[in-house]
Order: sequence, then C-alpha cells, then structure tokens
Amino acid sequence: MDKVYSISDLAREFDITTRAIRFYEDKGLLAPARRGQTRLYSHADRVKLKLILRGKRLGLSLEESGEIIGMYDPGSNNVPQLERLIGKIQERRRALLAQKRDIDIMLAELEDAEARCLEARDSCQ
Amino acid sequence: MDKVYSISDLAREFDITTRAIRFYEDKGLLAPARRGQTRLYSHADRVKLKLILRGKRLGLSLEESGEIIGMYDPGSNNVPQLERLIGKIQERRRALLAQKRDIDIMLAELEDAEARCLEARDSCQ
DNA sequence: GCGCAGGTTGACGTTAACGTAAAGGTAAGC
DNA sequence: GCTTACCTTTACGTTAACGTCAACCTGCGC
Repeated sequence: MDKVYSISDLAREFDITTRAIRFYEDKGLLAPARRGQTRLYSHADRVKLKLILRGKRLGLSLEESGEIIGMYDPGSNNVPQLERLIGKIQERRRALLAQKRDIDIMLAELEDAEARCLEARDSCQ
Repeated sequence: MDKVYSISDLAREFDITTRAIRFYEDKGLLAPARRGQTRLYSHADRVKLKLILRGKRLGLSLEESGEIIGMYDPGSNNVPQLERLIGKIQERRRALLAQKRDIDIMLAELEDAEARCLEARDSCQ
C-alpha cells in the first residue's frame, strides 16, 4: 500500500495540470518525497491533494485548505496548541453548516424559479 | 414598500464597499435607477445583491451569480429559451447537491480530526 | 459663500491561482 | 546516438475581484 504516484499520475487522475500541483507545493500544501529531482507522491500526498480540490469546490482559498490539512494530525503534543486546533475545527464546522443553509436557501429559490419557468412555458400554449 | 436605498445604505447593511457594488454594476449584475448621477436601489436590487453575496459565500464567480440572477424571471416568452433556462436551473441544482455532499464529507473528516485532537489532549495527562 | 458629507467617473495597483513559454536534465526504446 | 516521453526550475503573463487614489459635482446647514 506504499504505492507512489508521479506528478502526472495525479494530474491525470484529478484532471488538473502538473503546474497546479507544483504550485500547491510552492504554497506549502504538499511536500512530496524526491528521487533526485523527481517528485514522488505517497498515498498521504494524494489524500492531501484531494482535500485541496474539495476545498476549492467549496470556495476555500488555498490558504484555508492548507489550514484544514494541518488539522489532520494533532502533531504537537502541547496542550494549548491542541486547544487552538480544536477551536479552529469547530469554527470550520460552523462555517460549513452555514454554507449548507445557504445552499438550502438557494435550492428553494431555484425550485421557485423553475416553477415559474414551467408555468411560463406551459402557458405559452 | 417601494423604498429606495442609497449605495452606502447597502454597503453598510451588507458590510461591503461601495466600490464593490459599483463593480457588480459594471459587470452587469445590477442596474439601479438614477436620479441625475446618483444611483437609487430598489428592493429588487437589494435582493439581487443578496443573491450575489450568497453566491460568493458558495464559491461562485460573479458571472455565475449573474446567470442565477437571470433565472429569476423567465423574461422571454419564447419556448426554446425557456427550455434552456430550465436546463440551467437543473444543472445548478445538481451542482449544489454535489456541494452538499462535499460538505458532508468534510464535516465527517473534521469530526474525526477533532476526536484525534481530543484524545491527544486528554492523553497528554 | 463655505465647508462638509455624500455622490460620481476614471485610472492605476494588488492579490490569488494558476497559464505559458524557455531552457534544460534523464531514462527508455530503436 | 537520436528521438521521445517525462521530469525539472525560472520567469513572465493573465484573469477575477476588487482596493485605492484623484478629481470632480451637489445638496444642506450655517
């Protein structure tokens, strides 16, 4: 299970460019191993990339996605640091729940709009 | 109920700059009435602005929000046009439902992360 | 008439998130 | 040895979504 991926493997799989992947590394979101110059992506790297792309679909900036990646392992065994991390997680959760409410509102509005469209079409003879 | 708002009324209410509001007009998302040079925003304009800002919170571009605004009144009484509009509405709905799934996944992952944090903190003595 | 709080139109600056091109290293196949 | 397919770094270009002046008009209170 310690398969490695090349940069173009990941680019193909997620339908992005290698340039984008290197850019994420530049921004500190990825840090793949190297064999010489060449990047070797682990399964964990692939998961991080998935997180980044999901973040993008939700409208997060790369910086925000980076923060979320940082939530994935407690890392530091220092209590106040852990407390801060927990706080961040809770805030992120609140934001996601708010986003769900926005989506529900927009879904309802689209429902209305569709109804008006259907009516306009049908009353169009 | 035909109250009008000044540009800074709306800017204050939604905590954005007047520059942003004018920018949305530049991009064709708003078209307030005028008294001389001065813009006068109707209740409908305010609703459109709300749509724009909700779109932003969901990660939409201004262009996409503009499309959604365009869905709000069938306008054209021409059937193929209405059909296309209905299609767009349905696609937008699919996208929103997909986004909700992404949110649910991320929420579950945050739940995990929080559990690990709590454990790390508590096992920290 | 004067200041002031609001409004207006340019026009240039800025940031994020890459795109795109240049110039080159490397291993595989013929 | 040459091409081909990848990989690398460096660097400048681009787009969206405004921010930030500058220079100006305009009605109101005094």
